[in-house]
Amino acid sequence: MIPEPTGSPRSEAFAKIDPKFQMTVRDHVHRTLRAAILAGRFATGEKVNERSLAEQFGVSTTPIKEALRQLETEGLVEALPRRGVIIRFDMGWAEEMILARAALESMIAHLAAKRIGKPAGVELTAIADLMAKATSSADADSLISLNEQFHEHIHRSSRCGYLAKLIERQQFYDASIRRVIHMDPAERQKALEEHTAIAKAIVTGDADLAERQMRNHVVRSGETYLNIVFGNKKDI
Amino acid sequence: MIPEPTGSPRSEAFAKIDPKFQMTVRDHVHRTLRAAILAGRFATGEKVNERSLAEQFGVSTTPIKEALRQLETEGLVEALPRRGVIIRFDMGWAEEMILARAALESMIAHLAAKRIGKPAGVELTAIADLMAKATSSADADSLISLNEQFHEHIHRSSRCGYLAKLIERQQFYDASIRRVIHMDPAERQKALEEHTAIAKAIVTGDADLAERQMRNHVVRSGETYLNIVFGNKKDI
DNA sequence: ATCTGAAGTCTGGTATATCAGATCCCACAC
DNA sequence: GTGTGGGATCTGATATACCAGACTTCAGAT
Repeated sequence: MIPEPTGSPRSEAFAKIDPKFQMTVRDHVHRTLRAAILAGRFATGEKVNERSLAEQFGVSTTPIKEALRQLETEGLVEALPRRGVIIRFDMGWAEEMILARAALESMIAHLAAKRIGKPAGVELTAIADLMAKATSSADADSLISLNEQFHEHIHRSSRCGYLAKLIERQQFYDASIRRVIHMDPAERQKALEEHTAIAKAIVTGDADLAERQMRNHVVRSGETYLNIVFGNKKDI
Repeated sequence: MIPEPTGSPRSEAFAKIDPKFQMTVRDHVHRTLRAAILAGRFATGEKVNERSLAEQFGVSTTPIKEALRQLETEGLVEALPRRGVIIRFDMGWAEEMILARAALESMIAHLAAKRIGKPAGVELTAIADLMAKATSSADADSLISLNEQFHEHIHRSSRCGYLAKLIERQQFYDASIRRVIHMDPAERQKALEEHTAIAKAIVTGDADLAERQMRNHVVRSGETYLNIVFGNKKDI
């Protein structure tokens, strides 16, 4: 699992830490605020005060400002010059994030179907098989992890770094919500069928089919999440 | 064109300035750097130095940092904590930006076809008609402006604020490149046909058709841009 | 009572200072 | 020659200071 430098005799070598994993204050603030916004802990339109945030986090305003700039670019807050920043997230916004993710994931699935190699295809099928097992044994934790691996693997197979990054930013639910989803056996089964079909389409190189199925999967499961997070309603 | 407050007797009233139009140093830096990166004035992987940028712009590092944070979230630079930021833009990245835009614009076209009202549909048709006129008279400036209005109008008709914002960030060519494109009569004609077909599909409410046509339009015209900006090559 | 505008306050934008991780260089040991 | 490590230096991360635009309040004028 952990990559190991070659030729380190006698003693175990330690894996190099990815610089990206180092935590800075601004990243912490960014992640924390992002999670809070997506969890609905702010009302849309609500003003946030830089100094007050700085005080709450116990830091200066500099990293706060940087985090807010990131959230602004993500579209979760709006900055009015010299006036302040206001939260921009509600059910409509969440719906659109799902649509964006559907559009992008389906595009990436299309490319993955065209570009995936033989060994990666075997791996993807293997992940789908593990999902089948975890589904029948109702292993929610494994399902959450496998789900992540599944989409991850498709992203890698598509060889699209930019698109993969973009998709990450369209995620608004976390592991705890996923766990709730996987409680429902019908939902588990439905998701399994979709994942299996997507894997098959990608591995057999049917790009258009993979694209359609991925889109439907993301939209459908997204609606399930929406209902849980915001109560119910329907449109799209 | 300019909205006018009601009931201002005797003298012309001035439209309120949208606070978003106010320029701050960080916005200026952000836009300038973004344009420079997208114009290929940095090599991908190149390191940029905050102090040096601050000096070049004649400002302090604070707005520079904020602008870099925005670019980071846009995916145009990568920040390695405590090490600096490096440029991340090359032809592959540009291709993916086009694909992202294609995915998102087609999604928004789909929604616009479902949600557009009668009057907005008439307007869209009118824009398409103006495009036909501008095409036959080879009026490049009008075409550029109309093209903008066309997509703008579709965005509004879809009633998707988030998606529209997201799409804006996938734009990597500017008016000057567009002008080059519109020099070519064949390209002009092709674009007109596509725009006309998209408008028709949206106005008649054929969401799936609108989606397909928009996607093809964005990918095809994107490839034209790519060839101009990066020389030629093909894949996708 | 309503409107106007001057003064005070709040708060974001920018500049500057300081701290600490990362990198580079070179002397010194093997 | 190779490599190890101490220290100088560079530079990003954070804290702090200061400025100016925006909002609030309220006295005075009409």
